[in-house]
Amino acid sequence: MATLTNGQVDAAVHGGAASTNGLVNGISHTHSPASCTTIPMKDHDAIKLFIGQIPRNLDERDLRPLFEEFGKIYELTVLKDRFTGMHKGCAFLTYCARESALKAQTALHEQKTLPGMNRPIQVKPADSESRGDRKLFVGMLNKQQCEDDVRRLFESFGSIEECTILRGPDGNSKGCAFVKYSTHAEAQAAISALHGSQTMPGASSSLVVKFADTDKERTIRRMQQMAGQMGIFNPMALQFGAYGAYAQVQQQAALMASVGQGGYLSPMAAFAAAQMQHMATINGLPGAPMTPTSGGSTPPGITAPTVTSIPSPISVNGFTGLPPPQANGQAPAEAMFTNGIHPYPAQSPTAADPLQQAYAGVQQYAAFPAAYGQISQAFPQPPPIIPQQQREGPEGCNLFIYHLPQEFGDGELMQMFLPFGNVISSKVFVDRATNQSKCFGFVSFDNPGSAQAAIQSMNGFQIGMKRLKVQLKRPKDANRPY
DNA sequence: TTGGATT
Repeated sequence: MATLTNGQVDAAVHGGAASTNGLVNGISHTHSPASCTTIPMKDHDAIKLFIGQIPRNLDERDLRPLFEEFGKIYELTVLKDRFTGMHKGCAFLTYCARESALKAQTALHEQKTLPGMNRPIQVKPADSESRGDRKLFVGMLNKQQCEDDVRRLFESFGSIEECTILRGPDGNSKGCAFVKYSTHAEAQAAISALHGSQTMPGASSSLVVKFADTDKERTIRRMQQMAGQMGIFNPMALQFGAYGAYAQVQQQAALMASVGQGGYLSPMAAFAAAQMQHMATINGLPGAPMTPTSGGSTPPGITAPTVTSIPSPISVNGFTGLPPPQANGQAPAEAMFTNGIHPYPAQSPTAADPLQQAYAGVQQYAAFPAAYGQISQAFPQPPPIIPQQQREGPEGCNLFIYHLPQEFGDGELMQMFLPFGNVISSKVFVDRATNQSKCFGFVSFDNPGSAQAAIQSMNGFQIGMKRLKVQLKRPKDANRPY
């Protein structure tokens, strides 16, 4: 039983207490820790070893002699449980010399079994050594660039062991690559020098150079993809699932949107429905912040006679989930349509008009957030919204939308297109450098009918000074040189 | 101004 407590203190006081430990009898050690006066230096290409199958009663001090015969130890750390501090039966070991690590691995790995263990000791490069902390993911390449082009770009930072362009099934570059250096330091140097350093012709933003995913991250992504295909992680599905009451409101909104004239889905009705849906989700679920663009003036042609009766605590300011900043902290009573969104040409509402129906609907459901307040108490921490993975729908179901308001994010885009069907993904393109929307994006439905309906209604839809352009997304293979 | 991508 090892009774040593603190190696440093012990050694200093007793001058080499390790020899009192029967478990390491017979192994000579050339110096006690206290005699180590020089700060160890390690090789640039030193290998961190994982040591497994260590009896839990052996601490660093007991282990050191066992490994020192292969060379000078730079660092030896027994892994302990983060919370209990309990010895986990394994350790990390780095020798000053790479060669020592290789010798130790050859001599010890599975070669002997330490007292009290049923399996032989493990001595091998730590996971962090073997995999990709020398492997880089490179994004935002020009799709014409080949392996040699990428090599030329990266060769000055170290020796490249591997260089692969990622290609689709048709052999076309996906605009990204993996580059593996012989050392982590070289990879790091390449990141420092090249990440964001330049923008390739035809690339939508500057070069991305980062460490490739670890196996763990890859596994997580795979799981997310699988879950995504089953619709589990769709944020809307989450909302429906967690807040059953939402479903009803959403359905009502969609229904209203569809009861336009003879099944025609007017932009106004669509817009109002989107508003309603949004109302069902405000004050409790995160939404991308949106700054009202026209600070409170009602656009000409839109009269809002019924809006003033909406109770003031309820924010209905368009697609934002946040009330506009107010000096007195109150949401304005005339908030609706005062944020620069001007969805429809001038039109005076009549009783039969979908516009008025929409307004009526808004009033009818304006009380909902109060009810939501109770629900939200049952869910003090709303379930995390897992970032939606981008998913294309089938052919004919994917829309390209241009002239989006700068403030629109994925969520707003989805809100805007929900009335037309089941939105399986929405994506606003963002400039990575500035995090600003590039004012275009994609929406995918699960069927072409919804996509067509959305085009019919939303193409030309005016928001602020701009009109949306809504059309089918170009198929991937369009516009190929050959 | 056409999906920010993965080994």
